[in-house]
Amino acid sequence: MRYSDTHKEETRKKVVKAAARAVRAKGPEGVSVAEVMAEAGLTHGGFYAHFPNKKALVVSALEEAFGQSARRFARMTDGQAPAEALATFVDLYVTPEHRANPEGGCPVAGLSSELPRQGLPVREAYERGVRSLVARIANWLPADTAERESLAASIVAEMAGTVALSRAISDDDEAAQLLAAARGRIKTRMGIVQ
Amino acid sequence: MRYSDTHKEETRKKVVKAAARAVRAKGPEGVSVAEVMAEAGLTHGGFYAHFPNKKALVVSALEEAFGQSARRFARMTDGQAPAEALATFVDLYVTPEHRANPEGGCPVAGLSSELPRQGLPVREAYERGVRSLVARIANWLPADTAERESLAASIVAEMAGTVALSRAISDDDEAAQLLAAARGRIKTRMGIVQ
DNA sequence: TGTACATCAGTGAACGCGCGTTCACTGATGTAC
DNA sequence: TGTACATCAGTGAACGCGCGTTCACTGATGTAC
Repeated sequence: MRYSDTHKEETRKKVVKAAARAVRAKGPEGVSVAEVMAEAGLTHGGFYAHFPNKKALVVSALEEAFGQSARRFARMTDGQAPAEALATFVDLYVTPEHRANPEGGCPVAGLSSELPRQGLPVREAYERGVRSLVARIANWLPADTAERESLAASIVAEMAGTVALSRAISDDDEAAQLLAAARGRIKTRMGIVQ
Repeated sequence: MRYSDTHKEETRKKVVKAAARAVRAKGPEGVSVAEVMAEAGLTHGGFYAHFPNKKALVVSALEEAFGQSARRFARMTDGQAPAEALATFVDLYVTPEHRANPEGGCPVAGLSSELPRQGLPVREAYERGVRSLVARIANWLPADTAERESLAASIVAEMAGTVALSRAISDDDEAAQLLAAARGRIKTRMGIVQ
């Protein structure tokens, strides 16, 4: 073999990482195969040595994006008590930084309206990601919380909805205010003393 | 003139109404000019007698869609006291019907993630729509509510976020449960006794 | 050690297709005389 | 009243472009002898 054993797998990972950013930045329909390949330092023709079609790339990109978020939040909340972890999560998620950085952010905040219109495999990947995010939040809520799972879903909906809405507000200061107020409200709802 | 004075304006309205549905159903990038014109009973060539380009159609479609929602909710809450109107609004918005019917629903629930990526005129039309929706909710909140406007924005974010999230859940019953639980929580937050 | 061959990730031209947009034309009806 | 002309909303062929996908080819390197 003229390349190392891991060479192809490394290339694939590079492509998936580029796709994970591009899909969040432009949506599944706004990204082109050629653009993602160029971002990974390759030409478009080689794409089909790694993926059967563009859909498959979008599926992998979504898994990568949800995985990145999960790992990042796991790192940031490592060793924290549940209530503290929840507060950390909210303080990282509902922020001007997240608003300004969809390509590195949560797919729910960045793609929620268009993903339900995608083909089945893409929708399934998205649903898996949403469920794992909701489950993570649910695990941080006190065990005796009534309707723990549905409260977690409700919190995800509010956080993602708030970030998405803040992107509709063109004024940065106004958006920042909205996000700050929402952070306070969400933490109150979760029973976290400010 | 071989057509009535109002003929052209009526045609334009037909096109805009078709576009308002199509844009919500498929997103601004998912709709084609030819498709909207066909929906209005015309061929694509005539489009440019009514609009300078596709962007302008999307702007009009958004205004129409927000207008439809506003009129519909005004009708349903006509004569109700503020608290009652708020409850009516939530009970119409956070529902399986809204989840199943994006083409006739709220643009915030259906387009929130992709509209911030559109060109300036489209974003501006969207922002105007969002602001008028938030203002309507704010007016229904008690006058002495702290941060009335930002609470209203927060409520819109949660309602739209919840409907968007429910569209990611493929199981109808599970989605309906999530929506019902969210309705309860939102009304509680707004201070409406159940 | 040196040479011929095999491998295969990646290249880039080419394809068919759908899209937004343009434009010469149509044809129903009103107006001028 | 009848006929020639003007109007203009709408038609449909054609355009250039970008996209997803295909495929014959390249060229660096490992293997066989």
